[in-house]
Amino acid sequence: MGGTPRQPEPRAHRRNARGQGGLLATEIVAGALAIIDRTGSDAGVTLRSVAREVGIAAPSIYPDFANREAVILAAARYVFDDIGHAVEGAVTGLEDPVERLLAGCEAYVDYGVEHAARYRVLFSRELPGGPSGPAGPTATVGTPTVLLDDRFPPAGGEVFALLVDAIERCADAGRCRGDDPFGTALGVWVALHGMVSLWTSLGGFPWPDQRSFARHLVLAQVGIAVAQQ
Amino acid sequence: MGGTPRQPEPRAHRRNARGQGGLLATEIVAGALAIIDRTGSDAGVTLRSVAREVGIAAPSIYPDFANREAVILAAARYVFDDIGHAVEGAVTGLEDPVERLLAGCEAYVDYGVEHAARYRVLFSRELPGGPSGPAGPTATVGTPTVLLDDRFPPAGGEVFALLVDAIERCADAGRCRGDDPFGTALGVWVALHGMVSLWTSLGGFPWPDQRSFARHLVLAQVGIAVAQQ
DNA sequence: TGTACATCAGTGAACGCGCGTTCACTGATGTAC
DNA sequence: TGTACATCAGTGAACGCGCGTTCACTGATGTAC
Repeated sequence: MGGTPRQPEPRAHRRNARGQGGLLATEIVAGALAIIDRTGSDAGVTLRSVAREVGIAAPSIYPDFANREAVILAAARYVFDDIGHAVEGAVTGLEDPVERLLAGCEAYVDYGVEHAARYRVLFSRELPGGPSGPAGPTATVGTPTVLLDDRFPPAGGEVFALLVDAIERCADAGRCRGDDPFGTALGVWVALHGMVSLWTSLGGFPWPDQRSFARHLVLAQVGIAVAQQ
Repeated sequence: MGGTPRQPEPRAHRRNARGQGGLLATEIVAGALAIIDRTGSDAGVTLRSVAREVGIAAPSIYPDFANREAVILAAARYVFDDIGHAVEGAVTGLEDPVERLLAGCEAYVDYGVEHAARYRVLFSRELPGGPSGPAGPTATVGTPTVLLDDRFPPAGGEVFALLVDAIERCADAGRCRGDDPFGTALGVWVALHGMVSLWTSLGGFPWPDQRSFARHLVLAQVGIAVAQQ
């Protein structure tokens, strides 16, 4: 809320050691995320605002990122990974497959609601690919190699794979149908995503309890796969 | 500096008749929507770009709208109304309550997928209120009276009311449970919204058939209400 | 009837600002000889 | 060993641009007298 100081920021950034220049890419993404968190959207993420956040001069971004969009894409990529880690963390150690599925889904919703601005950025633009979408040369421009590798897993692919896996475990245990885990996972993902998106867009809405509503959505989507046929 | 300076756009706008100055508000909203449709987001909606689109001078926007955000909010309001009309049109004349429900939901999804950019704008920011959220003085600033009335129905309220009504009709006909039509409608809306949002964000995804997937989502959400209890 | 005036719808020029991007540059550090 | 040089990490000034916003203004049209 405190406005931008009119005088140029004192440089907060300490020069990275020789050979470690790429570390700046990580700090740039972190700066972009900080701005998104603070302002609630990516509208305020500019090369200059990110540079101020990190404590560097704006042109220093260019060796790592081709432009503003590349910075935001890298931030989105980071958030996808972050969600994946949150879901994996919530799921590890759980034996019962249905509990595992529900815990993972709750963690997904928790992340989205808690980091509403970050989450919204993920789906505010056309993303390259998708869980099974085409990767390839069009995927990214100027992505920092410190965060991304060359094959560029399509956006959200890992998280979705976790979901498919959880549903397959349920099917293997005879707890739900197993003929179309991909389709079932799609229904679950769509419902959970819709919940997070509406939840954080309509603040004044009389929402029910977050956890039980998320469980309801998941069970409904998995249930129809059981009931149908 | 011998180059020809950028010529101002020729004014395309014909002066409105005396007493009809408010008509410009409608044209301004239409201009904003045209930019959203053409560019795929509201990032390019500026007072100057809208003025160019309409064929007026930028300061002419001020009598009708306080600022850029007010223009975009009015556009969002228009889109909510537009969706409502599309759903109503798809539903009128249908007698069977389940067919009615499904037709309305399909129309909602159709609109969202077909007008992806407009739809995305609706949920890219915190919206005032919601179906039952608080209306009131904070609702809007500088909204054109030609489009909005004073009581400012909260965003999406009418569309959601249509959905609740359709579910109540199903319940009245004994086609689904009737103890919590609001909660059931919430599940359906969340799922459909998630579908539209992901559908249009992940272009490369191997999506199933749009119509049948939408039906699956609706039936799953209504079905769990039937199965549970 | 004419005419002066008020009102309305909208304009054009100007302002200061933050932006992306370019360019030549600095200063530290590793390395070849 | 010293030293010249290459490389690396990043800077600072400058550019042209579109932006929101303000201000005084224009010209058409309705209206009172």
